[in-house]
Amino acid sequence: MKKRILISDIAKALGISVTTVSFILNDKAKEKRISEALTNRVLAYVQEVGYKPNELAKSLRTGKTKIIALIIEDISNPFFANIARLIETKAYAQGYRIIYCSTDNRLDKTQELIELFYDRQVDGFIITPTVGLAPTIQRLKDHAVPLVLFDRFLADVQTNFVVADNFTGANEATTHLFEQGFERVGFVSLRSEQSQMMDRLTGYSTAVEKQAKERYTLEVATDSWEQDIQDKLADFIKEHRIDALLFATNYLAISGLKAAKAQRFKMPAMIAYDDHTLFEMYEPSISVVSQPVEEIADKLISILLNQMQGKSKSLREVVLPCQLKIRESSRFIS
Amino acid sequence: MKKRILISDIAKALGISVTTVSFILNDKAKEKRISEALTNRVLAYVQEVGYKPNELAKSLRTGKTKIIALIIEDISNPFFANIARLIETKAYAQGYRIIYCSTDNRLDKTQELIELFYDRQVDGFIITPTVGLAPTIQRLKDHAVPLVLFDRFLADVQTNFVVADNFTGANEATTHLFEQGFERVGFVSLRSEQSQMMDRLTGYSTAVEKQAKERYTLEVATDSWEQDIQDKLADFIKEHRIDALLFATNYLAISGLKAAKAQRFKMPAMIAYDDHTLFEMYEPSISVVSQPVEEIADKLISILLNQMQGKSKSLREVVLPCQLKIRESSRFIS
DNA sequence: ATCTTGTGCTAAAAGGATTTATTTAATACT
DNA sequence: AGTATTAAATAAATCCTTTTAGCACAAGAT
Repeated sequence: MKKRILISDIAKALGISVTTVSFILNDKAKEKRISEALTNRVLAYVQEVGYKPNELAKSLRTGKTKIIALIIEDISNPFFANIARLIETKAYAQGYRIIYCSTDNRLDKTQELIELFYDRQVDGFIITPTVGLAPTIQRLKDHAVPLVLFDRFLADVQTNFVVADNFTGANEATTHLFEQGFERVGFVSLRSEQSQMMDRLTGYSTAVEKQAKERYTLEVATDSWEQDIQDKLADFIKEHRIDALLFATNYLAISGLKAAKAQRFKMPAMIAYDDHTLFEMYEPSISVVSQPVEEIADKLISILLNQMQGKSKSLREVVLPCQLKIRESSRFIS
Repeated sequence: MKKRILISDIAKALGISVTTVSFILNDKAKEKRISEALTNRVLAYVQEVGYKPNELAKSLRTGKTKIIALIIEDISNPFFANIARLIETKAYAQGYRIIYCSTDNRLDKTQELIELFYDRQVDGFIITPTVGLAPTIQRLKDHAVPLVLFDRFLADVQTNFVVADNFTGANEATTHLFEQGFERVGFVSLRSEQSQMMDRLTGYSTAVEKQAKERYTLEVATDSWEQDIQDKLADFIKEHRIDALLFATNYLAISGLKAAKAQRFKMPAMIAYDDHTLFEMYEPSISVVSQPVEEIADKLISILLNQMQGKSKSLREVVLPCQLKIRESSRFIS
C-alpha cells in the first residue's frame, strides 16, 4: 500500500518547480515557453512513475469536475435505461463520467437531487423534469449551469430541451387506428401535466375530432397500484366497448396486457408509446410509436457539450419525429 | 448569479473563527467543548443564509467522496438496470451517490474504468468483474479500497462477493425439464469463463449425468451478431432434435424466441436464466430461474457500507438461492 | 551604456474546507 | 497567593492542484 505520488514528487525528483510540471501536463508547455527538452524529460518521467493527478484537487482549483448529472425518471424503465446507456457511451468518449439518480417523477426528490449535484459542482445536467420544477431549473439557469431537459419540457422556463414530437406521434397512431376501421378508439394515459403526456393527449384528441368520432380517455394516477390500474383498464374497455386503444406509456400498455391475461378478456386492437422487447415478441406483436432513442441521446450530449465548452449560448429546442411501427396488434379483423 | 457563500463568510459575519464553525457543522461541538449558546447561534445563522459546504474541498481534505462506483456489464440489460435501481435507492438513503459505467464485459474497458474511478477517489466499488480482472482487483485490495463483486466472482483473488447459487439454479431447472418427460435437453450459454456461466454449465451437466442422458451444449461467442446467434441456435435445435432448452442468459433466450419466430420453427420447451417482463407475458409464458434481485442489492450495499465505515474487515462471500419459476414453456405436451 | 524584448522557468496565492496543536481565560485546588 | 485543571475558542497546517505575477538572463535596438 504505497503512497500516492504527487506532482511535487515529480518536481523534486527532476529538480524543477511544480509549476513547470503542471504546465507541461496541461499542454501549456508551448504557450508558457517551456523548452522542448525539459518537456520531454518531464513527460517521460511522469510516464515512467505512472503519475496521475488528484482529480479532486484539480476540480477544486478549476471548478470543473468532468461529471454530468443524469436525473431521470426511472433507470429501470427500458426506455430510460437505453437512453442512459447511449448517453453514457457518448459522454465517456469525451472524457465525461455520469452520476445518476432516479426521481420517480417526484418533485421534492428531484429538487433535492439537483441541489445536491449542484453542490457537488457537476459540469452539466440532463434532466427529465417533473411538473413544478421550473423555479429550480430557473435557478440553475441563473447560475449559468449547462443543462438540457428531455422527454418533456417546462412551459414556464426557457431552456434547452430534446423531446419527441409527441403530438404527431399520437395523432398518426390514432389516425392509423381509425383508418384500419376501428370506431371506438380509446386513450389511456397518466394523470399528469407533463408536456409529453399533454401532447400525446392533444394528438389523440385532434385525430378523433378530425374523424368526427367519440373521445374515450382514461387517466391513471401516477401512484396507483398495479392491480388498481388493471381493474380500471378492464372496466374502461368494457364500459365503452372500446375496439382500439392507444397507450401513452409502455408500462401502461404492459398493464393492459396483464389485465387481459389475468381477467381473460380479449385485448382490443392497440398501439403503445415507446417500444419494448415485449411488444416486438408478443403474440400478436404490438404496434408502437417509437422514439428515436439514438438521436435523442446524440442531441442531448452534443447540446450539453456545446454549452459546457461555452461554444454556444443559444437556446436549442429540439423536437424529433417519432416512428409509427405498425405490427399485428393494430390490424382490423372483421 | 451571486457568489457562493463560504465557511469563512460565516465566521466573519459572526465574529468567530472558521475552526469553530467547522467543528459545529461536523457535529463536533460537544467533543470540542463549544458552548451551546454559540453552537445554536452558528446553526441558526447557517440555516438562515443557507450555507452548504463545498463538497469538493471537503472531499479533498477528508479523502471521502460519498460516491460509490457501480461498474456493471450493461445498464440497459433489465436485470442489471433493476439491480442498479435498487442499489441506488439504498445508497441514497445512506447519503451515498452512484457513479456508473457499463463495461460490455470488456477487460480493457473495465480496467480503465476502475483506474479512473479510483483516481477520482470514490469511496467504494460494486463490480461485475470480467475474466482476467483479478490483478486489478488485487491492486484495489492492496490499497484497502472497499469493494464487492456481484453476479460472478474471481477464483484468483479473495474478495467480498454476492452471487446467486447458479449451480443449483441450473441444476434444478434441468432436472425439472427431465422430470417433465423431456429427453434431449440442451444448454445454450456464452463462450465465457465467467464464474456464473461455468456454474450454470456445471449445474446442467451434473443434472444430465444424474439422469444418465446425453449432453447437448451450444456456446455462443460474446461478440456474435444477433443474426448469427439465431442461425446457430436454429441449427443446434434441429441437428440434435432438442426437445427442451435451458438458456444461460435472458438475452440468449430472447434471441432463441426471435429465431423461432423469424425462421418459423416451433420452439422446444425452455427455461431462461434471469426473469424478464417478456417471459412473464409471452405466449406460452416462459419458465425462468430468477435471481433474488432485491436481496442481492441489499447484501451488496450492506457489505459495502460495512467495509466503508470500517465496521468489518472480514470477507463476506454470499451465495443466494435462485427461484425456479415454473410457467408454461417447460410443460410437457405429449 | 541603457532600454526593450523575449526566453525559460518559478514562488506564492488561490481554491474551500478539516484537523492538529496551541492559546487564553476562568475555575478549582493546595 | 500560586499552581493545576478545564472550558472555550482559534491560528496555522494540510489536502493537491492550477494559475498569476514576476524573476533572471540573454540578445538586439537605440
